Amino acid sequence: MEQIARSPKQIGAAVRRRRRTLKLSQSDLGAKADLRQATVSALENGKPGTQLRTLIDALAVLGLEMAIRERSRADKEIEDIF
Amino acid sequence: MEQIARSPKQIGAAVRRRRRTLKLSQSDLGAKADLRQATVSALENGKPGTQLRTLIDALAVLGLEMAIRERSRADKEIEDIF
DNA sequence: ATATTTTATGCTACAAGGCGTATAAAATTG
DNA sequence: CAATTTTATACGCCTTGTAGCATAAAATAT
Repeated sequence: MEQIARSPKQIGAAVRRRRRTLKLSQSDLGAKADLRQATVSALENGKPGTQLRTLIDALAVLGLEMAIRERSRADKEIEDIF
Repeated sequence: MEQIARSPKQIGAAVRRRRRTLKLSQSDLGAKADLRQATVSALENGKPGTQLRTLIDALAVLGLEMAIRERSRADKEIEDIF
């Protein structure tokens, strides 16, 4: 499964989904990624101020990676809804 | 073209590459994304503290999107080098 | 080589992140 | 329902991001 993430909320959702698939609590993830449980919570809830470092560390622990690419044509024609 | 980005530096490189393809200066991008030229510079240079908001805003202006997915098998066997 | 454009860096000010710690609220389990 | 686990929030502290503004350094163009 691959999730397109164009907003902090979508990023957070992807992280949460994966964490749950792995049956980890926020504390578990935090321990492995060297982040507080509260920080994991903030990330998953889509706080826009979350730092790249935090995301990268969480992704690594979760066995996830990020890809950056052009938006697909169809996507370009529809404005993101915020 | 799709770039895997597992570190702030790789993220920054993807942003810079795309910006140059579009023949925009950091100031141009900054103006469109509502970011200072200095902030764009920091993002492209891989400052880990850069906020998700900053990345998201830049990607949107550049017509890029982020995808989050499992690391491919081959990738898992090789530790990232930092 | 010189002028112009672009990028990196510095200043101050303010806002916010993430830390430790702790607790309240919510969800899950028995 | 009660006990347990998980998640969201809060306080104080220190660090850091981003803002506006400005300039130095580097790269590109003439």
